[in-house]
Amino acid sequence: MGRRALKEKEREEKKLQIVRVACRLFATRGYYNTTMPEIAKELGMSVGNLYNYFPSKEELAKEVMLTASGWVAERLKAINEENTSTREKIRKLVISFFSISLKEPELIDYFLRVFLANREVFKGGCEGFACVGEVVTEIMVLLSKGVEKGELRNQDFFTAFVSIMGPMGGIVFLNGEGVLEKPLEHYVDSVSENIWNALKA
Amino acid sequence: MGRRALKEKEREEKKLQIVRVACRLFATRGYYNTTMPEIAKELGMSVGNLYNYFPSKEELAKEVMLTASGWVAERLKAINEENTSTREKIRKLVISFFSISLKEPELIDYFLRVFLANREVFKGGCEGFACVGEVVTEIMVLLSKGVEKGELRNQDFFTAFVSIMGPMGGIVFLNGEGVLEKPLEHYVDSVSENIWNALKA
Amino acid sequence: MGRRALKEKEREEKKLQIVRVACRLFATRGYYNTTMPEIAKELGMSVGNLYNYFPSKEELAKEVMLTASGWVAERLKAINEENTSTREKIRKLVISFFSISLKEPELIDYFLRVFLANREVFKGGCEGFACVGEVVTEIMVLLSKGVEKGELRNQDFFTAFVSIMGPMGGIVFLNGEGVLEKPLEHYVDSVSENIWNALKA
Amino acid sequence: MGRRALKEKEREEKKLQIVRVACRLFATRGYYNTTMPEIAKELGMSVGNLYNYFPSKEELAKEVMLTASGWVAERLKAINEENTSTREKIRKLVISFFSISLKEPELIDYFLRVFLANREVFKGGCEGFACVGEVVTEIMVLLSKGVEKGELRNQDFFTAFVSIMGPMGGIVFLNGEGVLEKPLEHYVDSVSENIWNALKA
DNA sequence: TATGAATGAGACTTCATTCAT
DNA sequence: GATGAATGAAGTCTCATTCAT
Repeated sequence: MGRRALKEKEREEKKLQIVRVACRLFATRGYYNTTMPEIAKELGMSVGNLYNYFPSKEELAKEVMLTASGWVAERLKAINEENTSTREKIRKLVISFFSISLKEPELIDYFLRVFLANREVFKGGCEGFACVGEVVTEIMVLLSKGVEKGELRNQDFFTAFVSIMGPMGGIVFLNGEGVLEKPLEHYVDSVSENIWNALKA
Repeated sequence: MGRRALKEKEREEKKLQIVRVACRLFATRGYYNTTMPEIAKELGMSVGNLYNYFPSKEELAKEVMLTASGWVAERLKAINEENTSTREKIRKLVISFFSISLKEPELIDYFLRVFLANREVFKGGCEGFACVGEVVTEIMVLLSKGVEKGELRNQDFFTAFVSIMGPMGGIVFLNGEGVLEKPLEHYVDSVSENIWNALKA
Repeated sequence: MGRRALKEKEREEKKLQIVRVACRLFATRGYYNTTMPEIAKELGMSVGNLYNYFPSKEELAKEVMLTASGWVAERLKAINEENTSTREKIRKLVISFFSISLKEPELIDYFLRVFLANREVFKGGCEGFACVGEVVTEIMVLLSKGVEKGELRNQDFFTAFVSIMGPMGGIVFLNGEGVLEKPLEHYVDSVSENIWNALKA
Repeated sequence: MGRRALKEKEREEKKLQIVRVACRLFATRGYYNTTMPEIAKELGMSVGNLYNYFPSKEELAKEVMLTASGWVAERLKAINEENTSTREKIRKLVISFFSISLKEPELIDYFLRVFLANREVFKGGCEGFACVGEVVTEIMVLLSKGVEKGELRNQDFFTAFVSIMGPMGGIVFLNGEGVLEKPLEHYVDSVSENIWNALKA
């Protein structure tokens, strides 16, 4: 690897590091309650240097969404590639989603509390599915394979999509709010069964 | 009605007016992008006077959530009181929810974009279901009546709750984002069928 | 005068006060070396309040130019209204210009060091003669009356304009730079004679 | 030429290249709106290296003025050395000045918009005529030769100086502002005639 | 020489809230 | 109750300059 390529790689590494910290802070405190100096401080770098990597707070937030979406999509892809029934895949999807929400809550929270909420920030490059395309694609694959195998009804994609993400996201949100009576894991069976019932052929 | 009560009534009337405008602005521009002077200007009143009615921006936001929740709950209550099957009630619920989202989008958007998003604002009086209790209660009634009549499975409340609100909220959000291929009304059947399938006995 | 009109007047008074201070500071230290907090401090008011009167530093600079141009134009107008020869008027013009430059140097310096120099600031509303129109108009009157009376050659306005303002502005600038060997007043005769010779019939 | 001298020459070459680019950028965008990184980028070199040639932005600006003044002085010198009447020399001076302003506007603009405007930058080495001495000298020569030949009045140098530079600079400025009604060349005759009239014996 | 990441002080601007009238 | 000028802390972003490589 040439000197040039090495530097480029180091730069990407640093950007990733910034994205990770920003994701956590944004998700925890909210977009407008997280300041650039705070992010810089947490990273042990200066504000000025932070701006050498991302031209604005908004751009940083967009990059975070893009990257976080990729991380989540990876897990989903692994599930899609397994050789099991769609019913089982849905169960695994719920387990995986809950597990992310417990171990890396910033990924889900970033989506729920930053991306879904502060739409104005994501104008200009992140509208609609633009920055979460990878996750959407995996859900799409899950659904179309299920239909192909005759296990799922052939229905409108968007309806199916919200019938999966809605309940999962909802229960994770309620868990974050502390209103659930039992630990999140307890809801794996009931939520995945409801999703399955909603979609099955 | 005495002079005292009359004044009290006028005051309540004015507060309601403020809440309505604040709900719309908060829902449209987001909590942090709406300033108190803007709200005052939209109302044709001074900032100082605005503070005579609400002690802080946060308190205003909480009151908005409480009031908006009441408005939505009213519609749901009407549905609950109808004498039809649970399946039909679910359909009516979806229709009603979509209709609110189209005619008074600020009610739903306030929930999605302000309440769900800026949790820090609602600390101290609006945690969990505290400010949306009326809506939650109506969903509870819908579910328990359905179970009573043997039309719905007897399952965990929270799971059932997100199986209803998740898909409805999700599709409305996507509609707001402009990613749906067809008008919102088109999704009434598919969404309500999915919800019904998820919950039915 | 009604309460409303009174307040309006007070507000205009305050704006004028701000303009005066800003003119002096901008002219002395330069546009980019004068900060809004400095202006506010000099005025004994808060930055925030300063922004209640002018929406941005640029707008403030434009308003200063407009106002300062008016002040200078007033003096020129008085000269134009006198009943003397054009030669004498030119002499008075030079005297008046020098006198302003000595007693209220910020007026001339603002023009020389802020307006002529930082063109980017005055884009959007102050291009060309837009903010100094009053001064230009008075020069125009001086010239056309002189031509009418047969005392001045009938020549291109722009050429005549720079033949007046160029030497006057130049000598005042050099005086500010401290390179002149004698006090400014000493140059009244020579400068006005040169201008007269340049323009006379 | 020894290795040492060669290196020295290369270094001077590079400095000149930097000065040219800096002159253009400063003149176009203004001193405070041109950043050192921008200059470096335009030159295809790194900021760090730029600082190997000039110790600070201010020093660079001063060197630019010195160099640009030399370039302009060269043209004037050629005129001074011609064997024509002073009247003709003044005409040639105007033509030359206008021509520079059209073909290399950065030279004149640098003077008008950077040097005249941002006096604080040129403190410490460039006060008064210190960095434009060469141009001043040529004007001086033009004037004293004219007096010697009996073609010009023997008058105060500073007055004569501004009677030449003022109108020329003024019309070029107006041209840059886009307020002139005709192309710059059109003003050669009228401006040089006015200057001549102002100075002639 | 050459690179460009890193620094950090400081600029402009915003806005929830107060308070004299 | 009603007004809106006033406050000042805090936020985003810039940029001349340095320094390890």
